[in-house]
Amino acid sequence: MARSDEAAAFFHAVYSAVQEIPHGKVTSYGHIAKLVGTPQRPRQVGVCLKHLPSDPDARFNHTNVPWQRVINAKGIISPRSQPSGSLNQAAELEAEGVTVTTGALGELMVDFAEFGWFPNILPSEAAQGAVPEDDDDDDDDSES
DNA sequence: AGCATGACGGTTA
DNA sequence: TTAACCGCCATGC
Repeated sequence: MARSDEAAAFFHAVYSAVQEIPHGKVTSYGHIAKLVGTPQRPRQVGVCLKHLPSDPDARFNHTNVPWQRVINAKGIISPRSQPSGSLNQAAELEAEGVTVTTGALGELMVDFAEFGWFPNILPSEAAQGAVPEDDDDDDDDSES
């Protein structure tokens, strides 16, 4: 099995997982990594989004994949090479009703307690590991 | 061919 | 408590 295929599968899994993020909610790279079954590679998740195709004809692209709903575990929009990108991401999130606050150093923060989306691992993953204990989840989407 | 980088996260000092 | 280090691996040079 070629690694290329595995890499492609990884990209596919990541994009699919990101699409599961509800409108107006955000999650972290690490959580996506867990969802796809590779909790040790949150970095690669970022790579996937970085290379997310803009081609509207592609199966996954900026239009059908809510890449903006993915931030780092600190609840901050990961600053990348192009500052405009992070600012754009913040704008996109606010457009969905997500409140983004700016720190003293200009870091764009999102309150996980308010907009965080951290569901349990996908059934397919749970079936393999059969986790005996379930971590507490507080997905309280009690807003209309 | 190989080396440096990076949209991260957890662990160690 | 905060700061630094390591792992992970696709992409870019």
